[in-house]
Amino acid sequence: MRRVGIKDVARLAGVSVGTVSHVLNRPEVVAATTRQRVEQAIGELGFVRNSAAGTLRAGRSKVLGLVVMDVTNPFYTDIARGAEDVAQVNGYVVILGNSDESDDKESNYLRVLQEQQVAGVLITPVHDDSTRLRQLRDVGTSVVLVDRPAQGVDQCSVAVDNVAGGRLAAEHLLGLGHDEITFVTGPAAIRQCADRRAGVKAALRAAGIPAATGLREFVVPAMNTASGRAAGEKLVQGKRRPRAIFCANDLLAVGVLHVLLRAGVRVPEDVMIVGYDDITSAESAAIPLTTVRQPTYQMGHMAAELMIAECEQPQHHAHQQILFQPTLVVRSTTKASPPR
Amino acid sequence: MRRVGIKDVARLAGVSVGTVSHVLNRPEVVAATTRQRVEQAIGELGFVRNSAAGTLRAGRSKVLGLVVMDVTNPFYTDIARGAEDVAQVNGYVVILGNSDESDDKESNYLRVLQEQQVAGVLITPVHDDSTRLRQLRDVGTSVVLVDRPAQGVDQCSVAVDNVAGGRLAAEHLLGLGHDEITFVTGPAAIRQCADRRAGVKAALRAAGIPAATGLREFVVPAMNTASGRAAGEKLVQGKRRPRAIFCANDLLAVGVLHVLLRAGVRVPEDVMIVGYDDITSAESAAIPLTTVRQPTYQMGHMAAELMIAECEQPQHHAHQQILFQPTLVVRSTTKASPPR
DNA sequence: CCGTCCGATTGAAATGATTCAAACAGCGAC
DNA sequence: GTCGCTGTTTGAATCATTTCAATCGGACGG
Repeated sequence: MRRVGIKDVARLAGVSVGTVSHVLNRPEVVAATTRQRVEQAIGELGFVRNSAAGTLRAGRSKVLGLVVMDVTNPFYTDIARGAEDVAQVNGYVVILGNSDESDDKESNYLRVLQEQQVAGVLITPVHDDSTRLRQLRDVGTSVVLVDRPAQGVDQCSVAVDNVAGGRLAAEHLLGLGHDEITFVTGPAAIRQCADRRAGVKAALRAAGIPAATGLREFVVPAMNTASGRAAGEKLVQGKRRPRAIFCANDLLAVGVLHVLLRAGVRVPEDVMIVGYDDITSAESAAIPLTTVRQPTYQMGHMAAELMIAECEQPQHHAHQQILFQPTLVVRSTTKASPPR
Repeated sequence: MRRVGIKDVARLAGVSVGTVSHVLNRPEVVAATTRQRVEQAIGELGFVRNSAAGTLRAGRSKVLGLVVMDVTNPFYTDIARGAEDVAQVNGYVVILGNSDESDDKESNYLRVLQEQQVAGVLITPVHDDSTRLRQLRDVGTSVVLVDRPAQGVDQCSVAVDNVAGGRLAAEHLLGLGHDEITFVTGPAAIRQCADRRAGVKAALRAAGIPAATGLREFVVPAMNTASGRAAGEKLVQGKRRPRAIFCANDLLAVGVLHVLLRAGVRVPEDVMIVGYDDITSAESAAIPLTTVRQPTYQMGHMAAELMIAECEQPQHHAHQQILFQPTLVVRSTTKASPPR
C-alpha cells in the first residue's frame, strides 16, 4: 500500500537515487548495464514517478491550461481536441476550464492554473485585457490566445479571419445575383459578429452596392436556435420578405430555416440562407446548410504547438500571430438541391 | 520576476510561515488582526500558492482525471462538462484525456495521471479489466466508472440503462402497431449495441412476438452518418422494405433518414425511425428525429460528486453503482409531422 | 609506475507549503 | 504571586525528486 519511491528503486537496484533519476531523465549518461538493472527494478516495484516533486523543484509542471467559454460548443470542443492531441504526444497533459463568459470564473481558473505551476495557458479570454492574464505572463507563464488575435507582438495567438469569413458568405450570395443581404446576428459587442458584419460590408463595397440599400440587419439577443426561430418569424411576417439571408452562426441559420420551411417558403428557390461554423448538424439539417467552415481542430493544434515550442525552446522562439482563413461550404440552401 | 513564496509573505506581514499557511488553510485558528495583516501582504505581493509543494506533502493533488473515448462526441462532451462543473465548485480541476478506444493511450493516460498524484479518476474504460486501473486503485486512487456499470461493489460507477433504452424504443414502435423492427447497429462487441439489442428483444418477448420474425438486424462497421447512409441504401434496395427502423445511435439514424427521403420514402408515413442519444442535430434533422435521450450531463455531474465525496470523506463513503434511466423523446419520425 | 583524464556514480542541497508539538502570551482564579 | 487554562504563534521536520559538484574507478599516456 505504501507508495514506492525512487529510493526503493535505488535500494533494489543497488544504486543511488541520483542514478535512478538519471535513468528516468537522461538515460544516455548512465551505463547500459546499470540502466537495465534500474529499469528492471522499476518494473518489479511498479514504480511511477511523483511529478509533484519534480514540479516543485523545477517550478513548472508539464501541464497546459486550456480555458474556453464552453466545451459544449463544438467550436471549442474541436479546439480542445486539437490541443489535447498535441499535448499528449509531447508528454503534456491538459487541464480544461470553462469560463462561461464570466470574468470571475476566468480569473479564478487562471489563479488555479498558476497555483498548479502550469507551463502555459491556452485561452479564449472573455475580455481583451485581463489583469490576471497579464500577471500570469509576468511570472513567466506563456500564454497563447485562441480565437483572438494578439494585440501586440509579445505573445502568440491563433485566430480565424472573421472579416474574411463574412466577406466569403456575402460574396457568395452576391455572386448568385442578389443585391441585398439580410444579416441575422448577435449583439455587436460580440467581436465575431462585428467582424463578420464588417466582411459583409466589405463585399458590398467591392460590388459597388451602398451599405444603406444592400445590408439589412437583424439583431438577436442570443446566438442559438431559439433566437433563430424568433428571427425567422419576424422575417416571414415582415412586409418585404428577404431573398438572401446570412446568419452569424449555424444555430441561428437552422432556426431561421425551420420557420421558413414551415411557412411554406421554398429554400433555396425563394430564399437563400448561409450559416457560419459548419457544425455537424449543418449537413444533416432539413436542407443541408451552406455555411462558412473554420479550421477549429487546426486552431487548437496550432495553439498547442506554439505553446510547447515556446515552453521548450524559449530562447529561440519568435511570437507568432496566426490567422487562419475560413472556407465556404456550399450545400443546398443556396443552390437547387439535387432532385429527389 | 522571482516567484513570491509563503516566506516573502511571512516576512512582509511580520509573522512566521506557519501562520501564513494557517491563514490560507484554516483561517479560523488565527487571530483576526494577524489574519488581516497577512491577507494584506498576500494582496500586496500578489502571492499565489504553489500547489506542487502541498501535493508533495499531502501525497495527492486537487486534480481529477477524466478519461473518455473522445470529447468530440457530444455524449462525452456533456459528461465532461458535468464533471467539470462539479469539480470547479469543489476547488478541484480536471485533466481531460481521450483514449480513442486504444488500450495503450488509456494506459498511458492512467500512468500520467498517477504521476500527477490525482485525487481520483473518472473513466470510461476501453475494456472492462485494465491492469493499470487496478494498480491505480491499489495505490489508493479512487476510480469512478462512467458509462460502465461496476462489476463488484468495491467502486463507484455511473451508467445508463441501455437495455431499458432499447426496450423503450422498441415498445414505442410496437405500440404504434408494428410487429417487426429493423435494428441498425454497430458490432455486437460494443456493449451499448448489445445492450440496446437485448432491450429490443425483451420488448418483443413482452409483446409475445418471437425474435425470429420480429427482429431484423443490420450490422454496420462504424456508428457514424456514413455507415447510416450505407445502411439506408441497402434497406431501400432490399426487396422487403422495413416499416419500423431503430438505429443504435442518432448518427446512423440521420444517415438512414437522408437516404430514405432522397429515395422518395415518406417518413413517418411509410417508414418510422427511432434513433438513440438525442444529439443536438436530432431536433433539427430533415425530419425531427424521435430518439432516446440519456442524461449525459447528469452522469458527469454525478460521477464527479461521487468521486469528490469519496475523496473528502473516505471513511463514511459507501460505493454506489448508479444506473440512470433513459427517456424517449417523440418527434416527427414516428408520428405525423405537424402540417406545414 | 605515476599522473591525468574521462565516464559513471554518488550524496546532499534545494524546492515551498503543511502540520504538529512546543512555546508563548494573556488572563482569571485562588 | 503563582498556577493553569485558552487561544495564538512558532519552527522544524516532512514530502520525492532533481541537479550539480564531488568522488570514484579505470584506462591510457608519458
